[in-house]
Amino acid sequence: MGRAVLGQVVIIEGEHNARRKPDSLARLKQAARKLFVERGFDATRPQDIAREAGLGHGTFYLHFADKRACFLSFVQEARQELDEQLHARLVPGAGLEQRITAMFGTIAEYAESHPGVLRAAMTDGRVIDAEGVEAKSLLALWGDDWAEALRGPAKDGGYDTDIIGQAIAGALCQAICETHQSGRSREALMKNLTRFLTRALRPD
Amino acid sequence: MGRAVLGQVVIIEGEHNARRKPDSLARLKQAARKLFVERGFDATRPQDIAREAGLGHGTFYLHFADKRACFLSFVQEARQELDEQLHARLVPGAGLEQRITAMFGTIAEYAESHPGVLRAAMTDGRVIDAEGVEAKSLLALWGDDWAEALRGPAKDGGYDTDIIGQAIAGALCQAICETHQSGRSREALMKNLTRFLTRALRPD
Amino acid sequence: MGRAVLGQVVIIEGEHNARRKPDSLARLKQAARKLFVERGFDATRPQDIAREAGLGHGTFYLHFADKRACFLSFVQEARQELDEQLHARLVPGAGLEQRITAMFGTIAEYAESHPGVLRAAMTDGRVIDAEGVEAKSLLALWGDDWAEALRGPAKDGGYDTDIIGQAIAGALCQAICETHQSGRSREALMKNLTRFLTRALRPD
Amino acid sequence: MGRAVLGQVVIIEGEHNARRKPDSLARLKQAARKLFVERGFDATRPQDIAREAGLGHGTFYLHFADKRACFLSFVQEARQELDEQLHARLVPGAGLEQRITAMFGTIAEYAESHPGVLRAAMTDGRVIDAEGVEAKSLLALWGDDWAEALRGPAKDGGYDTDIIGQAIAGALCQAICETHQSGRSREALMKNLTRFLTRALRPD
DNA sequence: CATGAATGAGACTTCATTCAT
DNA sequence: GATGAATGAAGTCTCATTCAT
Repeated sequence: MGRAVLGQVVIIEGEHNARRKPDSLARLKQAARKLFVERGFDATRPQDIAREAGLGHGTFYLHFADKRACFLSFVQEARQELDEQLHARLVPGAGLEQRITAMFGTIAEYAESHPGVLRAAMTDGRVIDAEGVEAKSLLALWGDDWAEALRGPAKDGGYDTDIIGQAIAGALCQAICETHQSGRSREALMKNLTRFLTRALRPD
Repeated sequence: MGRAVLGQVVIIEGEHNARRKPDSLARLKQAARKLFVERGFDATRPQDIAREAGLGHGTFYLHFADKRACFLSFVQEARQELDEQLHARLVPGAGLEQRITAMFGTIAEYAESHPGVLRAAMTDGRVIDAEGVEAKSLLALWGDDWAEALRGPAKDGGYDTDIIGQAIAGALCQAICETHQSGRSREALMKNLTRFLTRALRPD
Repeated sequence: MGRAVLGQVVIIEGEHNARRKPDSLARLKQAARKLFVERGFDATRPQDIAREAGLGHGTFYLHFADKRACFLSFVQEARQELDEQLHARLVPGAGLEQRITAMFGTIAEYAESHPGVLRAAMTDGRVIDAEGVEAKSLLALWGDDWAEALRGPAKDGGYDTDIIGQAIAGALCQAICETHQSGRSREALMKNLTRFLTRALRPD
Repeated sequence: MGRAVLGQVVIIEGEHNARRKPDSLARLKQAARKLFVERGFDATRPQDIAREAGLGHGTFYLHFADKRACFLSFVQEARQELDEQLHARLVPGAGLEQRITAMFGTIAEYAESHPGVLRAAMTDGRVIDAEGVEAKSLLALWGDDWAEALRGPAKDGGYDTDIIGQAIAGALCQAICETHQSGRSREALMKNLTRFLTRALRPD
């Protein structure tokens, strides 16, 4: 036929087409996490995320309204992951020291397996404020968690739990992040911090 | 003729020396601090700083090589201010609790009189890395200070001072910054943190 | 169900292949040439080139790393065009006068059909130096070509061919460019220059 | 004395004060020439010229209306210098070869003692066009001079002197400028060019 | 005359986002 | 859904020029 000259016949495999990208969203999220962690919010372009994911840049906007939404998604996911790990390890009737040890283990583990995520998620929080969402940084939210944890079961040691909750969150975040960079072992980290917190929180 | 006079006596006033604008650099620094604190590094344009200082945008570049240099200057100045206040209050022969109390008072005071400066100076540190300068964030440097302080006089309580130094810095920064926003009194803040740290650091 | 179909036949039109804009690079190059010729390197802004090409300014940077790269591309293209025309006309076994005549014809023709390109490409060469590329101006390179041409077949008339090569290139460029502006005919130009060179180069 | 605290007594030498700047214009011109030659028009800032001259930048505008005026002054001065040297050497009744030799010697001498001036003055001519002044480049004007020289005394060899005048100017400029850079001796340069032109211009 | 701090138009370039295919 | 060429607002920084001293 005449169109044999001008046209080509291409057979597209069913698999190829129907299921080749089962997960472009997932790949974008993973790429976003990697880059936000490595470079921070401002130095990461949607285009970079898409390329890292092996997708065209336009695809980014099929899955996220904009760059901020993508970052928010990253932060929330990180928070949720951590929360889940924390709750999974929570032993209801435990004493204070045990609770602290458990939380630590979880957090340190997380920090180790996702290096930099904590810091990234925590420090860039301000970016999101524009729309009124996420006014509190992830770190502050986490401080609230600690405050809550302190209020509950054990005596609160006479502390204002809001203040001490933030202090603990700050202490952990900073110690974990910096320690990770300086190559100290997780065991040393945990031993020191556990001891530190245990002493600080036990009743006189 | 007049020009036959070969020598002239000129009295230069001590004050003197033509100064059209008393302090454009000082005004820029002040404006920069205000905006970096309010908006962070990325959301502050050199132009905004200049306008805030009541100057043309070109003037900015008369005093700073670029935006990063301006931020660096801001951070260093904040750090130096705090350092000076800390050293002024340092009582050599004091016990641990007294030392902690003194450091706290100073820091809390500083945080109160310069709201947001601490956080701003601390979180945006990464920005500067490009040229290899300021690889450590201000917060990390401050953690090193605490580590040093712990090593010295008192027993270090069996801690790895590097780890605990970072923890303390993180605790203070986070507690102070968040507390400031939530409207808690400085007294409560100080009382709680002092107690917290004192307990954590005292020997068993 | 429909999706059970594993193979699809897709006819791709010969023309096809999604081409929103047939040739934005080509249009940019053409626009750049026009403006560099009319205004020179410094007076031409990337934005102007893009507008001349009917494109947004961002598009410019899709095709050139920066303004200098664009200029370099223009110069190289002009040089290549001329080279190709020169080589196409080269008659291997010809005598000196014939060779000169052939080169002239080509150059004069080129200068006439691309008015100003020669001069522009030649005089702004310095701009590019920054990166060490293109240290020699186009005119100087062309002088080298002439030197080479003189060395080969005919006697070199006892000349230092490097010097005389540059002299010829300069003579042609200047005569052609100025003559073009003063409205003299190409025939007159060619007749005069050929005679001039032929006399200068023939053996005593 | 009391005023020793607040004041300083400075003795300004008569020479220092009265005649120290006999010539800020001259110094500016010299500095401008140096920088225009080294960097070209666009890469030279009035500020640079003033600093090179050891003067404040404001002083520049006491002597030149703007940067273009300064460049124009440079070009005109260079041209005039060369003209003067040419006329000083001109021997009225000489034959063609002698005339050529004389002009060359002058030009080559000038180029050697003012390296780069020729090229700079010639290539940046376009800059000035804006006001309608100096539409012709210095090189073209010089080509006119040669045309004039050819028309007069000797036979013009049947040439269109306008064309050949430009060609000679271009040949000389290019050969001199490039040769200077490649470290060839002035003698070789002169010998070659004189021979070249003499042959080209002698009658058959 | 001389100065240099100050100015702001405008240059170059980036990047979040759109949209025709 | 997927793509990537195209866009232009906006950012950083330069530089010719002015003017109070």
